[in-house]
Amino acid sequence: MANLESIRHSASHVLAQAVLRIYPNAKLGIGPAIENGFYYDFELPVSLIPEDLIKIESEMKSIIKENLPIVKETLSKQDAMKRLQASGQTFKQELLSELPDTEDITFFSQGDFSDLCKGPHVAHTRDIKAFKLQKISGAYWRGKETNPMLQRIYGIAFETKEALTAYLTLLEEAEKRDHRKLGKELDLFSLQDKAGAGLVYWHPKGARIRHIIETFWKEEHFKRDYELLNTPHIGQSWLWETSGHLGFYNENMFAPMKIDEQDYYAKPMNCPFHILIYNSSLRSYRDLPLRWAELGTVYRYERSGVLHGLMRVRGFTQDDSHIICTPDQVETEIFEVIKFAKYILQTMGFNDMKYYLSTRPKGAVGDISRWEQAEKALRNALAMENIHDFEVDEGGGAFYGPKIDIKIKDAIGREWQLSTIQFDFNLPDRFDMTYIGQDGQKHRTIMIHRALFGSLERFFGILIEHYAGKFPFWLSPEQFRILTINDSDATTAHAKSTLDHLKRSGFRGTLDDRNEKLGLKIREAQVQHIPFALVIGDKEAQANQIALRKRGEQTTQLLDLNEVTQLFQGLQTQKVN
RNA sequence: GCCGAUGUAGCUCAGAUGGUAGAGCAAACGAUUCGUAAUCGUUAGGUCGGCGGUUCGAUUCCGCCCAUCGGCUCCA
Repeated sequence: MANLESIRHSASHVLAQAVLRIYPNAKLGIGPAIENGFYYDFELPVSLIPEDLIKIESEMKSIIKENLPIVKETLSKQDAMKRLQASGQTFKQELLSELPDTEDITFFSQGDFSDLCKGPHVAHTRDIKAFKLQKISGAYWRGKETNPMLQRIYGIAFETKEALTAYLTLLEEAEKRDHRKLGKELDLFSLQDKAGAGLVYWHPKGARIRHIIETFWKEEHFKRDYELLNTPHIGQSWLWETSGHLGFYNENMFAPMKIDEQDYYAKPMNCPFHILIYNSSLRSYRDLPLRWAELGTVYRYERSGVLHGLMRVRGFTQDDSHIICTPDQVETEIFEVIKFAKYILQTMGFNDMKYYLSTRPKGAVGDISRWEQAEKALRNALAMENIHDFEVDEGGGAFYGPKIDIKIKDAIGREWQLSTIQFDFNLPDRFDMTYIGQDGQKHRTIMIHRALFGSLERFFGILIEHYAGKFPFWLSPEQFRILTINDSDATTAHAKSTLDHLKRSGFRGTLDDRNEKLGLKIREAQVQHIPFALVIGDKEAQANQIALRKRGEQTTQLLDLNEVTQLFQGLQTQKVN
């Protein structure tokens, strides 16, 4: 049985073969199997347009139909080079020249096509049963901006037609939940293209959800002995020189503004400000740990081409926190943060989490023993929370310290990184953060950066897509809508008193008493994904009841106001739907 | 930033080989008083992303810019 990676890899070869048949002068870049499919990079005399994909795809289909055997050849490096020179494949020559001289060089061929490749591949082209070309894009040769840009063709490939269809359905589903689309439809947020790219405007409904999230976040922090900070949005250049950001983070910072002859920078991070508060008085070991959190809005310059809805923006609010502690407090602090993150994420509706430990990279600051201790603390904290299946990214840590990242899976199985817990061996040194220990001496403080959501904007985007706009009751900006059937005095009075009562009980809702048909009102409530429609007409008014229709359901339930209030109360406090 | 595509009414979109544009929904007004996903009619609404050029005339052709989309790259 051909494995999926071979299928995808072979599909990329078939793609290259098809392109060469159509454009014999094409130069090949690389063509690997990737998640869900494959791509191949080409240098072509013309710019491909989407319609070209159809042509290339049908050429691929005929290659598959020809059922060419895919054969492996082993050549010496010298012979391989000769072959690549003969075919004029300069990019391949470059790849080959970097392979060790001793190695046997393998080529894979099918029919008139032959490619430098280490394999593996399927045996015959007909083993590629289900594929589809997806899109064209530019891609730098070997990912380097100074290199020429090649044209990349992406495709997807699966073992069976069914699997391919299933994947396409998933893509459709993802498109339906796209937060940019839902953000508009549900009037949650906007990006104002004339007022600046990558800057988010939260509309009333989005801002309401954000308020609920923030309130919850703050309350949970207070429960865990955090204190909140508020710090400025701009700071003088010496701060960023001291922190080092002007050196190593400069390209992500907005240009400075001059105020009274001084350069001020919009903050790309909150840490230096928190450190200033820490350093504003002498700290004793008795004061530690300090857990300081801030919903801090930062500004980072992102290149225009990478901006993406709420997921990648230029101004965003981090749910930032710095834990400042002594070395022997580290382990429990991290353990507590992991528990905290887990609780918060689960409450927001994410139950599938994965943990990643990133260790010391090359060129890291701080001595190795500190790193080792820190990594041990991270491992121990994970173990304390009974997390043993975490992945280790060796050398994947930031240069200033190791970290734990938490990724969640959303409702359609996509992974997103949210929480991060990072040691910082850099800033405490640079800002000379100390505390007075039991011995009366100054000691270097430990600083841990930590975010649970990462950025509120991005988290909101993920949340919208996770719920496809159908937010659970406690998060819904409009939890109920009262729909009147007619405008009789009895109906109106009952509707108004119901609204009044529910609002005074702490629920969010509106009254739709427009002169419209019930069908329309129901439809609009459904389209807006309002959790409950409360229908009131003369019958209900007379019986002092409410016909309650739950989002997504076609049936109604007759309840009295008390029962509705209780139902809402339960959903609200349990934070489930 | 780079490659490619796109930008027309609040939204979704149509349209003219250069003679200043249309639909549906939404809106306003009027009629309808209605029982669980769209009642009917009327009206209004646009410097056709921005700036410049060619032209008698540009939303249409050309250039530059801005933004969006798909990638590349980046995420110390």
